[in-house]
Amino acid sequence: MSLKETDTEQIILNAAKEVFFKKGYDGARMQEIADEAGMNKALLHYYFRSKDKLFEAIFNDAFQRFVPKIVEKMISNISIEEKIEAFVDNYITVIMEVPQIPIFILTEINRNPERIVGMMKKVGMQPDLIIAGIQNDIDEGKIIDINPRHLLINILALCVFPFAGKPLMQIMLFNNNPGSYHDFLLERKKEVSQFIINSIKNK
Amino acid sequence: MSLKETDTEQIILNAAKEVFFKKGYDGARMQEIADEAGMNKALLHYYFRSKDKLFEAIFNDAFQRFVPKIVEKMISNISIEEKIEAFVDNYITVIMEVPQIPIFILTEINRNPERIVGMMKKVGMQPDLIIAGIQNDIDEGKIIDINPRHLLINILALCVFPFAGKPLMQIMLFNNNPGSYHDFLLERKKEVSQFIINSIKNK
DNA sequence: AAATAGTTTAACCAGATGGCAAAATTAATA
DNA sequence: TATTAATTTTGCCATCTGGTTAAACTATTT
Repeated sequence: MSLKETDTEQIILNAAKEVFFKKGYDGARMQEIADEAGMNKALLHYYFRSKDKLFEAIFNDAFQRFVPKIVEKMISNISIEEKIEAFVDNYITVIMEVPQIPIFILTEINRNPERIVGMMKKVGMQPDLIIAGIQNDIDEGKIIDINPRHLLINILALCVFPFAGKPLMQIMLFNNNPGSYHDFLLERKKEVSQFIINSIKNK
Repeated sequence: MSLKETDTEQIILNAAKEVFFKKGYDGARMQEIADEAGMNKALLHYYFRSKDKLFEAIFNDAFQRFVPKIVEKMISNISIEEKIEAFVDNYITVIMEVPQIPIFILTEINRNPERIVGMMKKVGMQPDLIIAGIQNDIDEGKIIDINPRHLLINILALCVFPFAGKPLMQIMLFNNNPGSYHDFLLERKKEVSQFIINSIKNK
């Protein structure tokens, strides 16, 4: 494999990511991806055979980033405060690097839910472990009695929603000022974990 | 206007809603909507001129349902507990009637953010009023000191996210069992308001 | 019943879209 | 350098898509 091959491949992937993120699968056009990549449309097919295959490559990568990567911390023996803080801070940080990912994943999973099943196995996500970890903290009296699934979804909701709803929130609450919204998202790292801890810690 | 006109129009709208909700604007096909409505494709154009116009009708209606309708309660003089409970319960109830709305709105707003500006005026949504109401409760010492925008987004996130992420959550946490997930969403009416109140009430 | 207006259908079109085959160009190998 | 392999471009096609037009059909009015 020559340098050029890897190079072209990467250029295509970057262009495809940009277009797929912005327009979604159905809205994306192979021609537009080719233009974005500065090359001929047929080259896309030469490297990736079809629109589907190219999309798959983008989706897989995005999905992996979307799945929280810090299960270990969630089931370790550190304090519940540290767990929450680590999870929220890490997750918001990761998403901020590619903030279009949440809405992209949510949209495409809605369009084709079957894909997830296979995807989950590949990524090796084990929500049961997190659930069990939470239950453990409850049993040990570290936090109040709460349905672990509700708590888990609450945490995810508070982290993810501001990104999924970004265009709406930015216009509604920040006069469409991107800078303000960016700062707001940074603030949330502390704000969200504080909000959660307040709610679940035993007094 | 004959009975038939209104009737056909409504049949088209229902069919269009179904298809647009499932596939989004780009994925939806006028032919598919016509099939769903059991009529000729040209009829859609006879009644709605274009795909855009038809979509607009669907989107406007969906957007109005997506915007919380209980601002009054949020700025009234009832206790903060009652406010939160009323808001959450009402909002989750409304969305459960048409649970596809959140992902649909989030997706389409991402595809075309400009639309919101005009839309907000039509619907008459005034987030500033809610913000001010929250600030008032803070000033009166009813709840802890918190950035009202964070609190507002937290509330929305906790209500909306489980619907936006439904396909993912249902598979990840409920073995793809729709009944279980439905019950789970019902539980959230109490769970979410409790979670919020726990977090913000002064001790 | 004749005329008019409203509704529905069938047939079609121009442009776009994903994809492909073969030629042209460049790189690698002998 | 000659030959083979890899990469890129050109040109094209079958299909689909939103949209239109004119004809057919139905209900209403006179």
